[in-house]
Amino acid sequence: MRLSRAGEYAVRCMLYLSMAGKGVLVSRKIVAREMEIPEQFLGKIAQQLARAGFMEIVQGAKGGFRLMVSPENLTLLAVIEAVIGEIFLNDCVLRPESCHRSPDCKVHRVWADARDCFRESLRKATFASLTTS
Amino acid sequence: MRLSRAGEYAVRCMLYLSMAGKGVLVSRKIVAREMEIPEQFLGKIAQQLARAGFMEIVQGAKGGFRLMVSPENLTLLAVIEAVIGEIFLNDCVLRPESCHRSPDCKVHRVWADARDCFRESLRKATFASLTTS
DNA sequence: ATAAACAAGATCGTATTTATCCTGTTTATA
DNA sequence: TATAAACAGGATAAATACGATCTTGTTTAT
Ligand code: SF4
Ligand code: SF4
Repeated sequence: MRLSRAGEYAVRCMLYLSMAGKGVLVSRKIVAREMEIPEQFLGKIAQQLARAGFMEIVQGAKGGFRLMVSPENLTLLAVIEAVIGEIFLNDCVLRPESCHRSPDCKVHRVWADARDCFRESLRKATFASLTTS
Repeated sequence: MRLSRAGEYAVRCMLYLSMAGKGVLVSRKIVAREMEIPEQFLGKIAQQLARAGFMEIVQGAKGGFRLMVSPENLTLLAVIEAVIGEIFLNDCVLRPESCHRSPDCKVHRVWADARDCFRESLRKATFASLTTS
């Protein structure tokens, strides 16, 4: 039960962009080198982050990435779920019909609570708080 | 980011044994059929649960599984970590040396907090509370 | 026109997960 | 004590997920 590499890379990428500042253009190559992320792989991850509206990708010579939101409004939860999907822990939490026991299963609720508590921890962490020393 | 099948099966198995009662012998075949777990796979999972001390496996004709602890003292966290290993979410939480940024990385602490909160939710759920209607 | 830089789909290798097979051992009981 | 029920445990296989890269194409500054 662990975060994927892609999730960790996404966080690092957004950390770099947050430190550079909102709206500042940084080339993919720089982000990849500084944050030690395989550049092509970063390309894939960036597309998801861009689709989620957190960054903009600028094509062409002198292209790169640009943070589109304020670090104060960007949470760890949002970034992570943008790349690894919604955190649900157990199938039955998201799709109760996946298990015929779900109507009277008490484990169900524990998963939901654990998931909520977990997600709340990640939601409280903004990139503004993560980049200030 | 989801629990594995094995983890879910382990929970179901212990749920059944808890309902049967501490010390009561139930055959593997019955548990597998009632809880809809592939019987051979359950065999593997049971070995881990037995190694953790939660159940005893009785060989021979009329053999089976037997709950060795009181459902009040058995938590969801213990059962799950017995089969899927300790929950740590991100490598650097368990092994800070896996990332040279860890000394001054603030994301680090968020992961640790989220993990603690998550594990605490699972620790609070005992099988006694899960099996009483 | 050229070269820098990103897009996007295909692909590949590896690790993990899930499940089963097979041979052997244990044990109740007939 | 022979037999069959029942679990052990190693090997193996299939499916899936993950991490990463390749290739071709498009965009854009100069
Ligand atoms: S048994 Fe309960 S926890 Fe497990 S999948 Fe079904 S509803 Fe969910
Ligand atoms: S950058 Fe921070 S959160 Fe990511 S692996 Fe390194 S120490 Fe952990």
